[in-house]
Amino acid sequence: MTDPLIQDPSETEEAEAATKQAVFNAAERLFALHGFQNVSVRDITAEAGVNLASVNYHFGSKDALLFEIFRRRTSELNRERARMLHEAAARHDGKPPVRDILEAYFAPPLRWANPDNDRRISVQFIIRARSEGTAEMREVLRNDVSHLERFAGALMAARPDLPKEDVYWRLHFVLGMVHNNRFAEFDRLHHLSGGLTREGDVDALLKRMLDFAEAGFNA
Amino acid sequence: MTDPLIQDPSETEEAEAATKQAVFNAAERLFALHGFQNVSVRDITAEAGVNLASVNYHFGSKDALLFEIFRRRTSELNRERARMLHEAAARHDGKPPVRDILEAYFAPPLRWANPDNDRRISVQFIIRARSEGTAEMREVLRNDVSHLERFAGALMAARPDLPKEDVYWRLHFVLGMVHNNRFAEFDRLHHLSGGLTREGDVDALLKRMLDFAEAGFNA
DNA sequence: GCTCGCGTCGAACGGTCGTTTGAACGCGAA
DNA sequence: TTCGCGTTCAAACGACCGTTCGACGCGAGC
Repeated sequence: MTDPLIQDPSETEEAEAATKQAVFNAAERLFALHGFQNVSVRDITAEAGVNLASVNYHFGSKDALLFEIFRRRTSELNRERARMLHEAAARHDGKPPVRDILEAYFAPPLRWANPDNDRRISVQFIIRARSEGTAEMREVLRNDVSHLERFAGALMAARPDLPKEDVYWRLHFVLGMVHNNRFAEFDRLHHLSGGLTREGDVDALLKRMLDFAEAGFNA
Repeated sequence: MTDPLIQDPSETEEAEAATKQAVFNAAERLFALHGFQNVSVRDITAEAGVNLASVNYHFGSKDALLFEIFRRRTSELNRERARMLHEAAARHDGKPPVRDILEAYFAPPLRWANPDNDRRISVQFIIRARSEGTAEMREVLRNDVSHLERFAGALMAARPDLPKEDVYWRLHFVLGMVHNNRFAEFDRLHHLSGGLTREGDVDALLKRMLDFAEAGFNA
């Protein structure tokens, strides 16, 4: 913001104290790996190599820290989805086909989850937040449907013949496919198939998901 | 087991102490409603109207109580699924079509979740266990894939032309549709659609899910 | 040079947790 | 009636939790 040499990719916020960043990163990592309730403030500060009181000093409370990570990551993810949807619309005169809409929703979290992507841990965090998050976080998830409305609207434009009710239900099923992409489920699938399924290739997985979802949506 | 007049529908176990049953029911209810970590032993025993020490006396520990509920409910659910799959096979000379196989997997938890079904709370418990459960429970989920193998095998028989790899992946997507059927997601969908979607009619929801899943699987 | 404010530090506080203890209780069998 | 055993009870234990406190270091500004 002041010094253009600082290539801080974080939000629009000013450069933060190194301690605050260390706490943020350590907390996101530990929460993603072990769950919210299983990680104590002492665990976080130990991992970050900072003093115990840092969490409360910089974030107010453990819950507030959690919420800030959650808010930032979901914001980033939804912005990327919106950008892809916008690009798909630009490619198709404002009316992208179903498959392109679904891809805009599927692709960002899949690419983030790539093993060589440092955002992999963020995806795991968001997934955990969906089920283990505090009441405040679930409230946000429940009420902030604006980004979903964009996708629902695009789907209705792509299939104006389909009753809106059907669009919503099928969108719900599509969301389920995405939310189920936890690492534990991949492990289970890998175990079930005797090693036949490999999740390494993100593009191949994306194609599989799109094939399934597109056919399901157009059933 | 001894007296045929006892119509105890529980497992194969003998009639248990009323206290143990009360603890079991209260724990399942509270865990399903508020999550595992957010419910204390004191909450459970207070809800059940029994002494604090009852949990440790009858179940050994809080985790063991959790695990016993989990084990019993998943066992019941998978047994019902297996029964439906078996009936579908009997109806089709041992080779049921894709739709009937999927129905055997979808229908039991949906019927349990019916508002007038007292097993509704059990479904909620199982769903929570999938994401919030202890390492031991997740280990069971990961390793006990025998019931999934039945469904994978049936699907391969129904679509012998499909590479096994594809069958596993599409089964994975199908599972995602089921696991996403939490009440919070229904609320969100209801909110998003402006009240257009109503989950009251289980049979209608089952038909919607089958339409989507069948088309996706046969993509 | 002094002060002020920000960040960090060790230490502690109050509370809740799961679990354990040992005594009391209920009740059928000897 | 007494014994034995399974169950229930009130009470406490030790551990861990999130949070707060007061002191301290230190660079910037008057």
